[in-house]
Amino acid sequence: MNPEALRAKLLAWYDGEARDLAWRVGPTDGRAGVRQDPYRVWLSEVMLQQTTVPHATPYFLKFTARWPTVTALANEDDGEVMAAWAGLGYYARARNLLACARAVAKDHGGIFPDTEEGLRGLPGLGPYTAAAVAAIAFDRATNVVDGNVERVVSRLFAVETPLPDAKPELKRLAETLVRDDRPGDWAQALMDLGATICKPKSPLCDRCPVASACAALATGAPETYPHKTAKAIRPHRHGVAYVLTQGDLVALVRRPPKGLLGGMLALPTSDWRSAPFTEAQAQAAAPAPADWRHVGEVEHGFTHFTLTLTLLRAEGEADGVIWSPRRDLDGLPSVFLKAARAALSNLI
DNA sequence: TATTCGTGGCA
DNA sequence: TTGCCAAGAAT
Repeated sequence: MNPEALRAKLLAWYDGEARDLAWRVGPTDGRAGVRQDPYRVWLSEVMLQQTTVPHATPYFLKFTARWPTVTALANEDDGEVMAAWAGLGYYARARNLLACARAVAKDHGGIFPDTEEGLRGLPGLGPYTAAAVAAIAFDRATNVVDGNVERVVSRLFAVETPLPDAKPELKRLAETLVRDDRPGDWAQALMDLGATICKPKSPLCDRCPVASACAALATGAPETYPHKTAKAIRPHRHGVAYVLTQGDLVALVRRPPKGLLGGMLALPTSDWRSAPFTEAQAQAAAPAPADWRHVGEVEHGFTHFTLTLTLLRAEGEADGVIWSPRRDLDGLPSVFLKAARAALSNLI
């Protein structure tokens, strides 16, 4: 199948089967003058980085209701935005989100740059997001390559090189399918196909509009594409989290601005290391002298390690902490929300 | 170039 | 239960 026929089939499929997403106007980009709001496109794309649609959707609705424009977001306090992002993960995205909003407000008069190159210069907009916003919001014929596109293209062309080595090759192949016609729809059609039909595990090839053009399907084992190199095992780390209360108030700290969970509110913790903590070590690392009681453990999986947090609880005073009511704990990253709930529950 | 950076759902 | 995985970017 030639590229033009493939494009026609996939775009026709998208016209009828496009997903109804909170941030999506519809399969009308670049046609009939319908243009999506760059702010909403940008916000959704950042939230969707390594994040599923069901997880991102309520956050997108919350953010757009509270901050309808990029200027409104730019004028908000850091802590409010970080708390609103809590639970969505990859918190550098939230820091870059604010930095980007403020750059747009200050350096661009509140208007997003309308080219891939211009967008690429903003914080948090890498190769994928800059290309996606340029295509979807500004009708630019960019090469939008995410994990979906890599999978779809690797199957269409039966690319044998394993990821991540195959990335440059996949990007070149994707480029051969980009045209000036409906670039935003094309990008989203590829991603929708990857998300709903050309899925990682059990692709629904019998429903695929371009199955007849798929070299991987012709091999008889389309699900084995893209090939991948073996992953390293995830190490295990141990730490102690301290739940210090004064009645309804819980002692929190603001984590350093960079690194893991950077800039987020958190429970005070020990350092996290490979060796478990002895009772004495856990007591010694406490943020304040108190009658610390061992109240349990919680497990939490991060991207590149798993963590066992020993939970110590006490009632008492401490310096340099942020006293926060229990009802505000939803502004914490999930690992600390999980730990605080476990320590404060009556089930332990 | 290789690592670092979350979370929740699912097979 | 465990590993895999989702619209990647920054360093």
